[in-house]
Amino acid sequence: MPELPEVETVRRGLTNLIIGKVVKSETHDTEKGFPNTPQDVKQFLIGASIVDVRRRAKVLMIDLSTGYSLLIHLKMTGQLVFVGETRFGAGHPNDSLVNELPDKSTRVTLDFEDGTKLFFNDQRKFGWVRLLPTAEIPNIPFMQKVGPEPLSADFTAKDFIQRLARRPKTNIKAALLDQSVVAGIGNIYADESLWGAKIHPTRLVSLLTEAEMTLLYTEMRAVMNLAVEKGGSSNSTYVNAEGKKGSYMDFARVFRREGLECPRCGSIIEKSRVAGRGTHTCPVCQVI
DNA sequence: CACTTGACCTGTCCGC
DNA sequence: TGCGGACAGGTCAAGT
Repeated sequence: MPELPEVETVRRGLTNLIIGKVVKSETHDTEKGFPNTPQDVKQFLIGASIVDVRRRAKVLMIDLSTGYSLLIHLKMTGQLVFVGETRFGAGHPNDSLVNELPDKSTRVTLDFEDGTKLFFNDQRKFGWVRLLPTAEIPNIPFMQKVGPEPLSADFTAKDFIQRLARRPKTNIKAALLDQSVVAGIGNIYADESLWGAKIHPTRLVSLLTEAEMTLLYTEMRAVMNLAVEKGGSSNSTYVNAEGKKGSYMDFARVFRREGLECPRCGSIIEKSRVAGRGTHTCPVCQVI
C-alpha cells in the first residue's frame, strides 16, 4: 500500500497510538523480514519505551529509549496494525482484527506492557523490519542516496529541475519513481502528478521544457499534499493503524480509471506499461 | 557509466 | 469449476 502519503498517515497514526508504550515481548517468523539476533532484540528492544515515530521517504523509524530504532519498510503490501482492546467501540472496523490477528500474513508482533499489540503484516514478504542504532540510520545505503522530501519547505522547483537533469536519457515516469531524484513518489502519485502537469509518462527528461518541469513540481506537491490530507489511498479492505481508511482514490484523476473519461477533456483514459509499471494516461491532454 | 529488466513473494482476477 | 498467466501502491541486483 505505501507511498509517501500512506507511510506518513501510518506515522501520524502510530504517533497517537504507541508513543510512551513499553515493549514487553516480540515475535517474528523468519530472519528475512527481521534479521536481528535474539540477543539484539533482548538487549535493545525488550523493555524499551517508544520515544518517537519518524518517516524519511517511505521508511518508518520507531525510536526507542535504548538509543536503537526499528526501521520499517512496508514495500508493496506491508501494514502496521495496532490492536488495543479498549480503544475501538462496537462496530468499529478494527473490532474484528482483535480476534483475527495474528494471521498468516503476520511477520512481526510487538506486545506492549499494557496488553496492546502492534502487528506488521505483509502478504508478499517484500517488506522488512530491522533494529539498529538510531545514530547509524543516516549511514545506511538507502539514506545516503535518497533524494529530498518533496513537501519540505526548502525543496524548490530549481532543486527539482537540477535533480531531473541527472537522468536526461530516461523517461519522466522512471525519473519520478527513482528515489534518488525525489523521495516518496510511487506508481499512483507519479501518474497523478504527470496528468496534472499534462506530460506523458514516456517523455524523455531531456525533452522537457523548464516550464513543464516547474509545472510538474507544482502539481507533484499539490498531489502529495492532497493525498496526505486525505490519509493516502486505500484499497477496499485496508485500514490504517488507527482503523481509518484513506480516501485519496476518491480524488484520483487517472490512476485505475482506465476506460473512464478524463476529468479535464473527456477523452477515454488509457492504461499502458511504462518503466515496468502499469501506467494511466489521458491520450489527448498529456503531451508525448 | 546510465539505463532497463528480472527477481523477490503471495493472492486475486480474468480468459480459455 | 479448473487452470495458466498477468498483475499488484517497491527496491535492488544483474544485465545490456
